[in-house]
Amino acid sequence: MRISEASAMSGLSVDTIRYYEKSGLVPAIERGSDGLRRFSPENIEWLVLLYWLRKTGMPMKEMRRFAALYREGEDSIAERKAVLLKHEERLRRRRADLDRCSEVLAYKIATYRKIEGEPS
Amino acid sequence: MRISEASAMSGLSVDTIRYYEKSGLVPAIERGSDGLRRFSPENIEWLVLLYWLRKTGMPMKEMRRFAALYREGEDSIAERKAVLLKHEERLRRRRADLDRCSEVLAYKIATYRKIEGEPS
DNA sequence: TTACCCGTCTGGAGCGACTCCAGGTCAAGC
DNA sequence: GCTTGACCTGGAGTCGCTCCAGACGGGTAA
Repeated sequence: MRISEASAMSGLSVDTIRYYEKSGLVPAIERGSDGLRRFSPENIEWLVLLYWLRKTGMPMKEMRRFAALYREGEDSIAERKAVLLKHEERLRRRRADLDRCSEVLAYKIATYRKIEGEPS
Repeated sequence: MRISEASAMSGLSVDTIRYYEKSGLVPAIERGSDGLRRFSPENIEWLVLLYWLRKTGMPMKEMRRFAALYREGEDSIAERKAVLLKHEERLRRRRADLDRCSEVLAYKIATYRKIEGEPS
């Protein structure tokens, strides 16, 4: 599978995939005899995971660490699990932020409605 | 109130507040005779709102537009409300992303637990 | 009174995470 | 054989901060 399809499947842009490879987040993709990248199903699965981690706020630095563990193989399973558990904690905090922001918005919007209801 | 206190109250860093002023997100803060910024309670309320909008993913460009409307006064209430309603929609999408990511993590973590349960 | 902090100021450099672009290669279709 | 389109690389540009150097001014302490 080539890079445009990998992009469509993972949600990452073509540029981002190349950038992630350069940055060591993706374990060097194989090349065909034409010099083009060929993505395996495991590559895709990995990209999808990166997509979600990144989209929900995991910093690149932590993703690089996670990628390094992945390259180490099964010995690093416990540490990888720890990274994901930590990210779950981050998701909880983000949900709390969204909820708090919703409250702030609800208050502001209510204020606006009041002003509209009683125009000066 | 001076900038460090404004920072403590709003959650924005001192640098970020100055940056927001430079970028036109904050309606030029008054200065004391010493040349230092003096923040009014309304300034603080505004910064708090910016803090939450930014923290939950509103782009600067949209915040600049929102700030411009704010400077126009009461005539822009309807448009400002529209901006906030649009942001509520963004919050919903972000919650959906967090939920989807939680699913992906749960699946991955379960896989890891299985591998740990049956070490090679 | 002089010395030294402290918090503030400005302008500008640096950074993380992309995003876009110029210029080049190659395979396939007309 | 020529164009088109997907891909390649290296590097510049962008957004949203963050940090830093160098200067100023007020308050305390020796």
